[in-house]
Amino acid sequence: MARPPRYDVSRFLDAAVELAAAAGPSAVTMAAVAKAVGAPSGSVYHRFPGRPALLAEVWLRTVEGFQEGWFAALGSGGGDPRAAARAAAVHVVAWSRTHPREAALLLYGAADFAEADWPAASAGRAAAGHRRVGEAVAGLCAALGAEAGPAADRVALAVIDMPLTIVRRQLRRGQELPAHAEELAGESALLLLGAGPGNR
Amino acid sequence: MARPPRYDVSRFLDAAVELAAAAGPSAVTMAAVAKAVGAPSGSVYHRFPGRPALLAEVWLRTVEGFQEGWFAALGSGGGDPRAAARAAAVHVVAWSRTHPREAALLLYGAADFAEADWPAASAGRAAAGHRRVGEAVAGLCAALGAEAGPAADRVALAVIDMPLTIVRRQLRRGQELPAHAEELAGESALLLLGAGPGNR
DNA sequence: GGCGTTTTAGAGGGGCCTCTCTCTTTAATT
DNA sequence: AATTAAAGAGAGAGGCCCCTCTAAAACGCC
Repeated sequence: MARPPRYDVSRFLDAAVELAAAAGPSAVTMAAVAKAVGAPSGSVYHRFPGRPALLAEVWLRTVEGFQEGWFAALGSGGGDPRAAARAAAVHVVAWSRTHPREAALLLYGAADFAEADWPAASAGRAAAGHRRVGEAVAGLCAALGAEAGPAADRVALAVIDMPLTIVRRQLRRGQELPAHAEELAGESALLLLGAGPGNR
Repeated sequence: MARPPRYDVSRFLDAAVELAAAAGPSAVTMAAVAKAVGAPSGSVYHRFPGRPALLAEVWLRTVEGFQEGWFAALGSGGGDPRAAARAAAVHVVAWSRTHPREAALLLYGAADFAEADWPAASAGRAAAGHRRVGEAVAGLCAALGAEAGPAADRVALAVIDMPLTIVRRQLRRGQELPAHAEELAGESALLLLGAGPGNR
């Protein structure tokens, strides 16, 4: 019925990830992606209505791929919220180890991927993911017995931001992560959460 | 002997900081800086030989301004390395509170400011600053009695990266920092350093 | 085989940015 | 007052990028 696509959509996104990891989101230009894939620029515009849509897709695919495993890790504690938090923190590092280029993207923010110009559908996906993470953090927060106020900051810090910080320097430079990074992330998460149940 | 400058160099750098904080380093173009100051583009090139030199100066002035107070805080412990570490971590947050736009720059890396294209003098300044920080961390490390190997990572995490992470989200969005951010940074630093003297 | 649909293919306009170049202005020195 | 050096001022070339537009190619179906 129709000509089969010569280039898969994921090939464009993969190339975009590589460009962004190597030289930042601003290096992800329509021309650069097309060149990296070996396709004419028209083919890029056939799949993405514009640069903001491409950037949104790159960001969302990466973030959602990351969150998938992160939610699984958070639910793997067997009822113990401490164990779940530790698993989530460790997962951040482990995923970064196996997906170094995509993890390098997470070190930027959605704002660096032209979030303000995203199409509505992409903005909705981002909001949904953000909401899911917020709910998970709140749930963990409640399971730990802390009041939901200032402690939510600390919980998010322990299971997301802190592990990312541990791997930040290496990811930025494209270096291998140290062997004990997972352990450090898990241990630090427990430290941050364990300093007192009603911490402030 | 000569015509006095109408625009101070710092005005160009201030404008560049504002642009970078608002829309990322890629928004710092020669044309944008000139327009923000109200000067013709030629005046920008009178002061900076090119865009990489301008970006280098923006980055280095910001980083060195930050480090100045950070070194002071680190030396203020009165001999107690724990207190010094806490003061350094608190300083990161406090400085971010008083310099939100410049702190937003630190969340990026030198690589995002075209570090690869910097003139030699700028690269040297960056290396010197980096070395000073490394020595300070190593000294703190020794004072804490830990072996210099993997613990250096953890010390750097406690007194630099972790505090920056605490303020990251708010700085990115231009929001006010929460009132207890300094406390959280200091407390977290002590937690990270206090889990055991020969930690691994 | 002709047809319709999807995709490839790439040329080209318009815009922004970097950088160069020339000319003018300004003020201290002679 | 003439000179000189620094700086202002802005036009314009060249390049890259975003995006549009037209034409051709490849496949399944009637």
